[in-house]
Amino acid sequence: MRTTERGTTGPERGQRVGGAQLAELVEEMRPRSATVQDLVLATLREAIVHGVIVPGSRLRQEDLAAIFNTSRIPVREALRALEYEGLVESEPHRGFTVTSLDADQIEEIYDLRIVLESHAVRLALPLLTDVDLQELQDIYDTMTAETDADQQLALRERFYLRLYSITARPRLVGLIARMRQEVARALRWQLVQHSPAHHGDFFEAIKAGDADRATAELASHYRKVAALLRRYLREMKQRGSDGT
Amino acid sequence: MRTTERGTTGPERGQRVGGAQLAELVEEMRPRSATVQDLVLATLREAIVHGVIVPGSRLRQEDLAAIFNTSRIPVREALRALEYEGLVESEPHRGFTVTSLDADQIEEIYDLRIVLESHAVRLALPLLTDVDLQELQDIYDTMTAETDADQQLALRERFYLRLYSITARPRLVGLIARMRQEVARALRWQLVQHSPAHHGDFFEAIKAGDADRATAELASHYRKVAALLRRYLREMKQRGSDGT
DNA sequence: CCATGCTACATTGCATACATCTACAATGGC
DNA sequence: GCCATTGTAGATGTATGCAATGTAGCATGG
Repeated sequence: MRTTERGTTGPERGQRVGGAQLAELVEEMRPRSATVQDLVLATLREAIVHGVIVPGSRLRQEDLAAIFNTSRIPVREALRALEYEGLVESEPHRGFTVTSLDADQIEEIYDLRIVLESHAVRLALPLLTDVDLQELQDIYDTMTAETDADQQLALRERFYLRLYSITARPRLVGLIARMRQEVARALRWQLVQHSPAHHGDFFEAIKAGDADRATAELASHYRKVAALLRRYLREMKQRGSDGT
Repeated sequence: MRTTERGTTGPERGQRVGGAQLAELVEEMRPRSATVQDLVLATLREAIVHGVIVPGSRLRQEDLAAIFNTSRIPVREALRALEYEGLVESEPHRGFTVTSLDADQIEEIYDLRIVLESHAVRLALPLLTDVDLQELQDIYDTMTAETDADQQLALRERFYLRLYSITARPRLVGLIARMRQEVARALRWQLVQHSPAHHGDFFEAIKAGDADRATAELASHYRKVAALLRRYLREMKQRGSDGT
């Protein structure tokens, strides 16, 4: 018997996933999914990014199949997809686990984000139309007015991805989206509202058409956030609680 | 071996895949694969990159299962993995097809390669040890001595990925590898030995520790190759033969 | 003659069942 | 008492069969 449940269900390192909060998510994603594995994929992605499933969790196919009320086949494929997104990892015959982020990976991801997003900014700026700017402004205004931290973060993603999409480069935008998604988990630990001022400065530079200032702003901000996250990670590690 | 032709099998746009040349590949990959889907994945990847399966081909699960002498399940998962690598695409209930590269995508990929690989060069240079340099030199020498075009291309890949690996950044190296793989198909059309001089100049800059010169060399070379490929694509398109 | 709806087929998506592998623990030898 | 070995349980990997969906062809009506 391995059934770890009962009493000790604290978010521990090798825990099984509980269907508690997952069940809600499933119903929320259902209408948007064409096929079952899409549902599983979307739900698990959301659950991991939002921290409903903690890093280190073993994802057993049969458990998940039970939660989603389906068989293991769609689950397997969804897990495989998540593996390629970097949210889970697997070894043959040993199954899947949710990946953890250590300081080195935070460093690498933010470094990549600076490179990729700066590039996207430089490509997007000359292509920006007035209509684009108005749309960005709308999103930005909605974001600053929003009080719920989660909603705000979602709007921030929409703002930046919208901007980058103007480049009309699907691969570039896709890579950026993946990197942002990977660290989104970490961002929820704390400092969700780290420095609202930054985004304002960045947007001002964009509106002024000043690529140098925009990318400089972006880089310095990301370096700050990465440093914060690294320090947070170090603290967690010392406490032995080994967070994501 | 490379055996490209076969009189009758005109590589047509929506063709089914023939097990003819695939069979060889399968046996070649078998020893290295732990599980069946690894075998399918590795073989199909090799086949697509080497042009054994032409772009636009429909990849029917049952056909592939027959070729690999297995069931559709491992095939499905391998195809899903290839989709995330960008080599095939799929729509629900409609199946998988090998992706094609048009001029815009060539442009985007080479642009990304310049950004990512330049970044990698700048990160790697300060970390280069004498041992690293010796290893690179060995690969380089083997490469220049090699006469077979396919082997030469493989060694080139090894040389560059080796260099980039020194950065100790798995995501960065992975992205670069993916981008290189995507265009590897195109490179085999022609100009496999486009400009051997470039790699020599690049390596000299590396050995001199001159990051600016190395990245400049790299960028100018990639822009040239991208332009060549785009022109080639345009010609193919005019002929209606619509290559990759 | 062309457009439209229907029927039959081909192919994918999913479920169930079997085979294989890994991990763990009890047992025996040293 | 400690270590290697082997047996067993649990989980993953694969095979087969059924259901759902998309596509092609033909008949029918305008």
